[in-house]
Amino acid sequence: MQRTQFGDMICSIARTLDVAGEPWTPLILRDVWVGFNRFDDIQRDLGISRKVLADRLRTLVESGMLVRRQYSERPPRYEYELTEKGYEFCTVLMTITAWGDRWTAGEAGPPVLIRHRGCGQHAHADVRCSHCGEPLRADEVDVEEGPGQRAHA
Amino acid sequence: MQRTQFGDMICSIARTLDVAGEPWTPLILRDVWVGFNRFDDIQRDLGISRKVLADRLRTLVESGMLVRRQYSERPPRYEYELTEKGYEFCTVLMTITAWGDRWTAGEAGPPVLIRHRGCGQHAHADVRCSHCGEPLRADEVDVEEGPGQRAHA
DNA sequence: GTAGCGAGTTCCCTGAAGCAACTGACTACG
DNA sequence: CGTAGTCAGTTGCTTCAGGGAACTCGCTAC
Repeated sequence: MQRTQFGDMICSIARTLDVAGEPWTPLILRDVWVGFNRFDDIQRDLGISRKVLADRLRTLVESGMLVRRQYSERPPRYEYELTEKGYEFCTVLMTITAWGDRWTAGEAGPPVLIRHRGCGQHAHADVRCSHCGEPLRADEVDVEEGPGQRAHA
Repeated sequence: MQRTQFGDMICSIARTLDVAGEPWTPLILRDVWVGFNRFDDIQRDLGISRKVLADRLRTLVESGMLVRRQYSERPPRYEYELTEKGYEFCTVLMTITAWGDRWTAGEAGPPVLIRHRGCGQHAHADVRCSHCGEPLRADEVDVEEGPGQRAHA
């Protein structure tokens, strides 16, 4: 994304943007998630420059979001898969999708639907308080200093 | 973020990135959320270039994430506040925070803690299936074509 | 009348993104 | 055998957005 490196900030949002916030990166992860695992597939789907795609895939592998797996020896061919870290990031993508469906989709409705295999129904991401289970609204929380902050003070 | 405009893609993630995915934008929204409402406060907190900050604030107001409110008439002074749309986006920021706390915070622990006023406890964002309430994992969902896709086909 | 603040704007410079063409290892077709 | 095609990138050129610092404008305080 950025000239300024966000990774050094004492902020989990900034540090997350450092590994997944560069331009195109969230869309690349989405593509790998939904089954575009190969270079040319992703390139064609997104219309991204090949140079930038090669760059992003490299840093995503370096930061442990993806693994590069050889699926053919002759000729050597590679594909990309989500790691556990990458899969968990996709829950963020699902909340982004839920927000986008609500605020940007308009009359036409959501471009994609998510079906939860657990219950078999169409669903969207619902963000809740990990303690009481009620919906978590940004205007109903207080932000306090945590241990990771003090360690640096 | 980007040369390429994501807003035209038929994808809620891309459309969300179009309004909130440019470099610095998520951090600016976080700042406004936690109480940095004024230009110089945000600029000092983030160390962002004043030009880019002015730019981002303008587009955030245009896209309805923030409102620019005059809090002094003489001299004219303004501050920024989240709209409903902007507040709801902060739930995305909370899931990003939860992911970053888990995968990037390391030994020191999370830089900030979130206290849910509803139950009074420290909490993090928990993403669940809107239908059955179970945790929503990216590897346990199927992605299907939605109405917004077909409308464009 | 000088200093200072808040909210920006203007300027120049560098570096990242876009685009197109090229490479290299191989397979398939006629 | 020669040509075309696939896949996974790399290279080179150009342009435009971000970084940084200085400047502006309206006003207040000393």
